Amino acid sequence: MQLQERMVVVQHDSGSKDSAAASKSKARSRLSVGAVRSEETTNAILKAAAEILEERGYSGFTLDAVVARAGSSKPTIYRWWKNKAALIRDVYELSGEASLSTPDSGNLERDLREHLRALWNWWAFSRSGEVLRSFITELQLGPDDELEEFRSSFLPRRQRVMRKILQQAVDRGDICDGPEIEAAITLLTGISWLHLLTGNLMPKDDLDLTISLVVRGLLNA
Amino acid sequence: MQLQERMVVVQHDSGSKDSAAASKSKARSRLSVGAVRSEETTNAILKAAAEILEERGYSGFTLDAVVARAGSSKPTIYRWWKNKAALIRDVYELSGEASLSTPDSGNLERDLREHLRALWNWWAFSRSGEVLRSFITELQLGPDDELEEFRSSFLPRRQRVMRKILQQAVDRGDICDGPEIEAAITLLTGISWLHLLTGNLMPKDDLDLTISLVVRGLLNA
Amino acid sequence: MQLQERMVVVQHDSGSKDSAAASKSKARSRLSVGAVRSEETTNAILKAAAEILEERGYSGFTLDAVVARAGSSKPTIYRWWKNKAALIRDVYELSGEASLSTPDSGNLERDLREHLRALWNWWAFSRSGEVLRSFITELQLGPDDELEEFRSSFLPRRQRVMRKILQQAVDRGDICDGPEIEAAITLLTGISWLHLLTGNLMPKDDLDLTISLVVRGLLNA
Amino acid sequence: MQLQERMVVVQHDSGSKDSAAASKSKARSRLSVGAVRSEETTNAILKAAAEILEERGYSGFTLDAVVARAGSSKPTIYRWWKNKAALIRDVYELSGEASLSTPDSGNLERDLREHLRALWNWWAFSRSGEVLRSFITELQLGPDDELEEFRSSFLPRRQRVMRKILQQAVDRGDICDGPEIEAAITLLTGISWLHLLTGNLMPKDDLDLTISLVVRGLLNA
DNA sequence: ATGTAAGCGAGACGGTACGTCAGGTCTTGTA
DNA sequence: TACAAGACCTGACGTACCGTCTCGCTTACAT
Repeated sequence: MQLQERMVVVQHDSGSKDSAAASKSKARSRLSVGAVRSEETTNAILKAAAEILEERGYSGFTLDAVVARAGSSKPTIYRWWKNKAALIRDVYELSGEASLSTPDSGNLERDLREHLRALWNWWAFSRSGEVLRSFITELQLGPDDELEEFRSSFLPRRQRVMRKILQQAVDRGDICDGPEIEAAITLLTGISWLHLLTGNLMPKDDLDLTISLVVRGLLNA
Repeated sequence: MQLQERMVVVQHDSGSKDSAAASKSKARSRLSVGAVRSEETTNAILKAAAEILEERGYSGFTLDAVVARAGSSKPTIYRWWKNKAALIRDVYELSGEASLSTPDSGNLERDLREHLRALWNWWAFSRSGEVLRSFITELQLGPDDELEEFRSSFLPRRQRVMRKILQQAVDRGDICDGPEIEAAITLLTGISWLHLLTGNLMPKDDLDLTISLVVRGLLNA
Repeated sequence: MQLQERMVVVQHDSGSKDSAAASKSKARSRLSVGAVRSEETTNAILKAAAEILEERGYSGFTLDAVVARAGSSKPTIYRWWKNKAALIRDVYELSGEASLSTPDSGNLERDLREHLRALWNWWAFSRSGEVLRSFITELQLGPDDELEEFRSSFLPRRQRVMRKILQQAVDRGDICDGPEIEAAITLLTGISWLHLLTGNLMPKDDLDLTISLVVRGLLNA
Repeated sequence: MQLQERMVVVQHDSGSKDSAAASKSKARSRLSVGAVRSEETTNAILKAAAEILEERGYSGFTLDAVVARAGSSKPTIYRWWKNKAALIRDVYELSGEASLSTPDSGNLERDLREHLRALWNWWAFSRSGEVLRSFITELQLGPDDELEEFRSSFLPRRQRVMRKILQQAVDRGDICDGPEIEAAITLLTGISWLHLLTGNLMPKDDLDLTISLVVRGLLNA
């Protein structure tokens, strides 16, 4: 997770310095460590950001609002996040952590169905879909290299459960391993986005049909 | 098409004024019927908007910039379009009109492949993908009922070619008619969006594979 | 006066365009004049600025406060004034308009005494001294070319009454004309500033003595 | 000198504590006196502050910049100076210490002329005028009681040379002692400020004239 | 010789204001 | 009455600097 990674890095730096100092106690380049990032503040900001995003959606998401609710300040936000997108990203990362379990019923189609249902429900009811929507929207405004990183790092992490489900099917011998796996994941991710971005997370039309179409495609590979 | 429908109305208005003026200017109950929508202005605005969207992308797309390039004015824009999103929408509609032909090779998979390739290329090279991206992004900021209309009216129009291709396959008896058709269309639309929005229109990984996966799913329905 | 000068300029521009259009009706560079500066808004801003400056002094003078009280907006302020200093300057210019009469008792010393007393009292009681203090302070933050303009244009205007008083004495034959006149004006301006900036506008020590010292210097030129 | 006075005070505090501690070590409020103010740090801060003021002027004078250049820290500054103004003040006090000699040519006018020329040149060339300007500016932002102290303590010290020059003239019997002395000093201080604050330290117009005007006023008292 | 209080550098933090930018509405005058 | 010009309010943005705070290291006196 993004935030924790960063905090780990901070702690690691401190640690390495200390040990270096202890092991040699020479060439002390730093006499003082300075104040340290306040975890409390960070959490307050993330919490406030999440709440506002969920309550008011992307268009009501304002740094001033975050600052006001968190009792923090804009410079502090900009010290730790390089822009709004980065903050929204961390909010989404965190909101996903309590996330979804991996179903394992022995049946690929049923597992995928259950997962997608759960995902879409989670998006709809926890309103964390709003957060992801916001993140995607924000990304469109930034430079293209952020998209790059998004594709290579964020997306795969998000697709972990789906990938696991498919791997289970491979392990059972239900489907063959191969690049079709990734194709299916991309397809299902794409359709999820489409519904998310068009505000159609609780569609009347049949999600099941779509899934079985994809599964059939996999089975006959 | 949205814009042309409106223009027809405009032209009709012009016509009635002209004829009234021609009929000898008698029984002058009105001294003037007033000016009429200027087609020239409308086109200048749309052209300027398209150019700016393509040159600078969504984040550089500003009404002031449009106005400056079109030599027009903001009130005029707001007289004819209810907001930025509506203008962008029309820009996209127009940019699509020169659009894609429907392949008909007698082979579903080949047709779909060719269509999607053409579509993504068109998005990438004509930069009209930038326009659609912008439109989608803009939609996220507006109220939900615009999304509703988008789903029911805009999207189906966009999927026309794909639907035609699939209908050809049905007509040939290659696949059965049924709800799977729509499911497939949605899947392919979703994956197209995913690549569009993540700036990955010229992907290295295999689009063909994805298409054949979907087609296999259809064939074995 | 600054503000009115600008408005005159605006009107003058309009006029010249009109006449040019009327005289030739060709090479029409503008088809429309566009909206015109709102005098109401301008006055509201100046009034609000004056009040805030007087009530809270320079350190409490905030553009946000001005905007809030005037019911206006920051962009509007920056459209017409290039920075805070310019706004404060206009406030001071205006506050001075209701200004001081020129005493003419036939006695130079008495006239100067009366004028300086009136000036310092006006500064102290109308709190427009606060405004001038603010202006001077603000000037210290800006570039040096603003100081240049201040010396050549603002200051002389401010010294008008003093100059008139001395001219009267010259006309009466009490003192000789010559560069000493300007020297005296500068001396009296300097001492006024000194008292203003050190918060000593109602000094216990004798202002009269200072004035008679200067006057004696003039008489024996 | 301000800074040294404070250091004396600090040492005095230590001293009184010391003696208290020595006197029976009862009522032990402190077990140790702890570390002591680092003169090195103090000097580094003052030096850095002076350099920055001279190089970038008041508007470029930032505590962060001072801290960075001095290799010190803001808390240290605030431990020893109650605010920016106090620091600037000390910088000016120090910069003046290498200051001006008192001319004594036997001629009042010539002495004053020489002194003011030297003073303005010193302001202009050593850029310590920049420092005084900054101090005055800073004072305008603070509470009025600082102005009070400024008038009663800072200003008189600054006027020492002028006062000495005038005293010499009194001693020679050239002018009478009396309140006119102070009036003249104030006049010359005021005009110096005026030129300093309007960026006109090397004026083309005649400073000599002004001085002789004042001197004439004194002579004919 | 050691323990304790203070000095100190580093730097995070809340706060306040700045000056800018874009969206969408309103006003004025021209054609 | 449509239009251009453009002024206007709204509201958010990202930045700068202030003065305070917390952290952990170092220093120097007092026992």
